[in-house]
This record gives sequence, structure tokens and C-alpha cells, in this order.
Amino acid sequence: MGRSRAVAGAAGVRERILAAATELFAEQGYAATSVQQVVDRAGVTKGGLYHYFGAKEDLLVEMYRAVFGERLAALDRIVAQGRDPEWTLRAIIDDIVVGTAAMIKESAAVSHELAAMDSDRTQRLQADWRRYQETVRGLIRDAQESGVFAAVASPEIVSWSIFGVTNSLHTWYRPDGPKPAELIAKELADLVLTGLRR
Amino acid sequence: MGRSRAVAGAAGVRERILAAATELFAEQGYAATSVQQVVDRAGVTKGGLYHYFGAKEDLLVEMYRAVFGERLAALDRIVAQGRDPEWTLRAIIDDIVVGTAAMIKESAAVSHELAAMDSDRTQRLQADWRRYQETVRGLIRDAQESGVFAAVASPEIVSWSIFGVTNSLHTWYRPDGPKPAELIAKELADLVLTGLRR
DNA sequence: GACAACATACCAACCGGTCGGTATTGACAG
DNA sequence: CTGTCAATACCGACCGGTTGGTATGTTGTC
Repeated sequence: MGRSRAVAGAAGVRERILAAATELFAEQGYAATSVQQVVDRAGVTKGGLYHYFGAKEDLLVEMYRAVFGERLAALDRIVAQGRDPEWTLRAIIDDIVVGTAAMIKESAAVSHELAAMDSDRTQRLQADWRRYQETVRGLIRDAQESGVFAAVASPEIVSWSIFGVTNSLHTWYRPDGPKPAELIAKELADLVLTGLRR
Repeated sequence: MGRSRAVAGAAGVRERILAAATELFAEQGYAATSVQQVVDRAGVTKGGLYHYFGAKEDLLVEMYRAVFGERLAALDRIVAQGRDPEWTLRAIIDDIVVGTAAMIKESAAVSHELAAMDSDRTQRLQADWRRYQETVRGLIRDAQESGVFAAVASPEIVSWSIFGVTNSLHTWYRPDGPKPAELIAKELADLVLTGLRR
């Protein structure tokens, strides 16, 4: 009934399934991971998984929401403040780097597979991601046209030099490593914004 | 007749198989693509594919060699010239952007799957890629320590802001688009090197 | 006894890969 | 030019195993 929790497992079964799937997708990729592997690592059975999730793809969608939902909300919040482009871009870089680092496993799991799929549900997610990119590029474009940023590189190049770092973050960033996410964000922002200074 | 050409297919069977596999891997990913799909698109049968390739993985390895072998050789050639860091880094950026753009489908097919696999053969390829990265980072590090480049960002950040662009190139670069690869390379180099100027 | 929370057993479809066979070839002989 | 022969190129049926997914059971709580 209502809020009955599982008595056996330490953590909730649903959470354990999601955590196992996240690790495996990050290690092997989505398509190369079988749901049998997922349930084995989570210590449940397939019946359990399909009790909570309608399909294998749902696991990916859930991860994507976790990673990207917050980023998109933060982007809107930052832009809504209406500050100058340098401050805004720096805030965006800081948020996406730190936010990605905070959910590095989910990011690794999701980053590869997104482009490949084209089912109805994932198309909505891709549209969100495109909106994020377009917001950043629009910001850069406006600032270049009004002379605040130098036009050394097109908005596409600038935005990809930012997103490229976050997309590759999972291959080298370590949460317990020497370089905290905030420092990575600052260095990236310094590099890009120095390049754009006129 | 006379010449050893297939009567039916226009191009050689081996090339058709590789081309089909490249497209499908780029579209769907390696693991999500079945060899049946490959042979269907290539207009041959599985027997034909396994006549030319020992395993599905061989297709990936071949693509990887095509994409990365040239890049690594060019890197060595550029570094061997012993010019100043700015010229060298600009030459590297130019080569990797233009080279990646010239084989954009293969790059897309390969870029995702590399990290996931760990068979004997692919480990060699990963080592090559690590050497490429280390060369670039070492170059940046040396230049920063000797004061030629400003230390606004760590070599890791700088190198990933370059590789990130090339890794994402296949999602937006179009060979017949308005922006030639040489221009992309120039803009990226300008952005990064302006950021590093002291 | 109704219902949520799982486990177990099971399925058709598909997977990468193999194998026996055949059609076509180039090289050599006469 | 013709006949023979071995090699190459390629086909398509087939293999054991695995896939994502389901139908049915069991168990504990209200």
C-alpha cells in the first residue's frame, strides 16, 4: 500500500536497477548492455525490472532527464537574469561543467547514445538539447554583432569548444581527483572568454 | 570479363561492405548494427562479408586505421619540424580538423565506440590515441612553462577544447555546407591561440 | 481478498559466425 | 583457340546462444 518500502534490499529496488544500468551503459554503451546484465548487477530479476520500467529504453530516458533536465532549467534561470554576455556565458559554462561533473556516470552513459536513437520519446529530448545549444549560440552571436565579443570564431565553433569539453569530461574527470569541477569550469571559461575578448 | 571485376556490382564488394558498415555504424552505433544489416545494405550476403573480414570488429578496426593512422603520422611530421609552439599547435589543429572532416563518416562511426571496447587489437589503437593526446598536451605544457603561452587553462582543458570540436564535428559539419573545413580549423585555432596569448 | 512487489519460467526473434557448395576466374598446356 | 585445374569470390542455409519482453506465480501487507 501507499508508501510501503521493500523489506529485503537496502536501497530501493528501482534505484538499484537505475544505478546498475547507469554504470553498465557508461562502461559498455547502451546497445552492448543486456537487460540481463543490468538485473544481475542490481541483484534483482527481469520481472522486477519490467515491473518498474516499461522497456529498456526507459532506463536511458530516465538518465537523460536526470542529466539534462536540470541543465536546461539552470540555463533558463541564468539567461533570465539579463546580465552582460561575459557574465552569462561564464555562468553557463560553470553550470554545465559542474553539473555534468556532479552526475558524471549518467553523463557518460547518456552522451554516446543520444544521437543514435530516434524513437518518439528521445526526439523530445533531442529537441531540448538543440534548444540549449541554440540559446548559447544566440547569446554569442548577439554579443559578437554588438561588438562585445570579438568575432575570431563563429558561434558554432565557440559553443562546441565548450560542449566538447563537457562531452569528454567523463573520460578524464575524477570526482576525487586533484582538479575540482569548479576549477575546470573556471579555466574553460577563462580560455574561451580570453579568446573572445576584443 | 577479361579483368577481374564483379559483373553485378559496380564497386568492389569489399569496398561496398566497408562503406555500408561505415554508414550504419555512424547512424546507429557499432553494437546496435547487425552484420545482417551491413550485408543487406551492401547488397551481398554474410558469406561474402566473412570472406573478406574475420569478424565484425575488423570492420571497426579498419575504419579506425583509416581515420587515425594518417592523423598520427601527420602529427609526427608536424612536431618533427621543430617550429615554435604557436605554429605547431596551429598546424596540428589544422590537420586534425581538416583530416577529420575529410573522413567525416568514418570519424562518426569510430568516435563513439572506441572507449567501450577493450579487446587486444583495440588496445593498441587506444594507446595510439593516448600518445596523440599526450603529444599535444606536452607541447602546450612546455610552452606554458617557458612563458610562450599564458597559463589561463591547463593543458588538459586546452587539448579537450580542441578534440571536443573534432569529436563533435560529425554532428554539424557538412562537406557541401557553407563553412569549409579549413575555415573551421582557422577559427578554432584563432580562438584557442588568442586565449593562450599573453 | 485485493493489490503491489517482486521471482520464475519461458518465448519467438535475432545475434555473430560457420560451412558446404558453386560460379567465375587466371595460368598453363597442348 | 581450346581444355584442364586450382584458386578465388561469393552464396545461402544453418548453428548454438542470447536478446528484449511476457505470462504466470508467490508472497507479504492492507
